[in-house]
Amino acid sequence: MNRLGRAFYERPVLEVAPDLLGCVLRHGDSAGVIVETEAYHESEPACHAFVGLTERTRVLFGPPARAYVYRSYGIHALVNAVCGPEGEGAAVLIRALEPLEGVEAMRSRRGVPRDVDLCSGPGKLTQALGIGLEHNEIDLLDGPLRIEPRPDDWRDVRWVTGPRIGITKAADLPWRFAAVGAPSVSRPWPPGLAARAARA
DNA sequence: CATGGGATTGACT
DNA sequence: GTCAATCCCATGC
Repeated sequence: MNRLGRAFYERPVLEVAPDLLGCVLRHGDSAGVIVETEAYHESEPACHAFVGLTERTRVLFGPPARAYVYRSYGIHALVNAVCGPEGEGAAVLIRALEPLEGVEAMRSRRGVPRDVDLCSGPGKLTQALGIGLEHNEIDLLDGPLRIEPRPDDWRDVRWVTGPRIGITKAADLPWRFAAVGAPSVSRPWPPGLAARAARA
């Protein structure tokens, strides 16, 4: 089967983030199409790697294509794909999926019935797929947790950009990327984005 | 060693 | 719209 290679992730994070839209995040028998991402880079203060190399950020500065999973607000696990060459701290946060396979297992883990509520947020999708902190630093190329290339239906996905969600630092950077027309986007788009999406 | 702040979610007014 | 839950980790004393 066709797969993404290390080189795919070893590029600037602002190229990888939109290219991941339409790709499939899979854990075990559950999988979903990535429809929303955000880019983070050590050069801006919203990125965890901004503080430099620490025990927590070590994975961000490591080889590309590994998972960076961390706990947010003491409650949720959020999953990122490490990007850029080794030594550069950058990653793409996976913010939302369209459920694709193993939907019953997702419903069971999430405890909600509607498909649109299963993976429409970064904390929701990790719960739906059973992703936890134990997956931090594992390789995303062909392990149990992996990202696969775009299915045929998503080969030419359209996307829009906008400001990142839920951050207080560098909130002006338009480093959020969302697939046009995907129901499972985590938050409504700002008016400007919605207008661009309608025209797209 | 104590403290403060989150890349969020779900429940409630 | 507001707000609490809950814990890891970076920072500062």
